[in-house]
Amino acid sequence: MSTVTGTATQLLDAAQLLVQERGFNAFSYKDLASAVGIRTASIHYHFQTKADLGKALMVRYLAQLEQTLGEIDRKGGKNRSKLKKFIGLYRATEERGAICLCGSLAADLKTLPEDLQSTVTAYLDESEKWVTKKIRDGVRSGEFALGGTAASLASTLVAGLQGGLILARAQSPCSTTLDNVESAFFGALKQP
Amino acid sequence: MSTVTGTATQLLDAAQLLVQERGFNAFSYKDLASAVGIRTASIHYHFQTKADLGKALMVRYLAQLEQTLGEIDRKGGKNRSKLKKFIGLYRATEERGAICLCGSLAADLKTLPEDLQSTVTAYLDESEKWVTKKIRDGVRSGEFALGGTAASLASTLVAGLQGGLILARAQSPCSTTLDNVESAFFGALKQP
DNA sequence: GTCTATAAACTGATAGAC
DNA sequence: GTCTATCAGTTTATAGAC
Repeated sequence: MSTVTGTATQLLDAAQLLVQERGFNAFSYKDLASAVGIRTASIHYHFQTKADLGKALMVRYLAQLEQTLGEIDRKGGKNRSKLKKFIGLYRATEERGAICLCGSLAADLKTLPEDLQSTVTAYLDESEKWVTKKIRDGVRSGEFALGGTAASLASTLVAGLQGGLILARAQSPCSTTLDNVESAFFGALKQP
Repeated sequence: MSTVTGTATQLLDAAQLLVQERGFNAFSYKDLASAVGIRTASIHYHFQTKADLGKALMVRYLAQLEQTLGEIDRKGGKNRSKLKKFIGLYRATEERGAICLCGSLAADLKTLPEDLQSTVTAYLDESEKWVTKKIRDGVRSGEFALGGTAASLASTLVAGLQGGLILARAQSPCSTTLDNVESAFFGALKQP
């Protein structure tokens, strides 16, 4: 029954937390080792370099996104409620006082190895593509009426959510930014 | 005539560039020293600790914001054009391939000394307060008609701009996110 | 797979000469 | 104000025993 989580997974989990809370350049193998309860040298057995760890982190994060979006799609419902579920993913991150792994890496982008940078790009593209499709489907089915283009609205939403998460931690005392981003988004999707 | 820029100012200029391009935890006194052409020990004469440097950076950045917003106000014109000038500040940053100093620090927030954190908060509050006022003034003068509240729209705009800057660098090959954020914003400010 | 031990480089920071 | 010299601590990473 109880599958003991492998060390590699434990390392990824702890590293993801550290990146989302502190940033890729603000945590060390020492931090990670003490979080998991092994020595720094042992981390290198699983991830030879820190760049490899970062890559593995984003590969897993992207796969999780694809799975989650697939589940939202399979469960059906209105496009509006699918989009609300998407926004809910960011809300959950905010409640943890964290920012998106991808947003954190995007802020440090120029310090990252190139193949890690491209994974960040892929995550953002995937998100926007999915949101764009939901908007278009909603327009086609008569659920929404559009002011601008679907792609433009989608990119605005993703930027607002990522920026909202990053700013939320800095705002006093508790932020309603994600709420505002959400209502502005649905405000732009007027009922036809 | 020609005021030779003091070393402290040169250090602030170079450090600001480094933070906006790489992040606060991703540059060292060594980087900074070689950028300005002095030795690392000399930096400590001007800024005893890296935290002091960060604080000075944000204090100056905040003062510049206040000055710039003051100039926009003094020059007069419609609230719409004032808001466009505000958005233009972010556009200029994007063109340099940089992100906002404050956005960069916000992403690393939890790793910063507390009095630096509070300056980040102050910058964001100041920005939102100013935008909120322009929206309200525009509503009062009949320039805009509002869907949501002014404060909510302002917070959405700032989040979209900050997020837009951070994501712009990661998006292929060149991003129109700031354009999208802008048109979504003015779309919410319908003509009455 | 995890350990100890160690390397080589870098970190922010200090002391003191000039 | 800037330098040289140096510090103690940290960083990522490797070699090799268990």
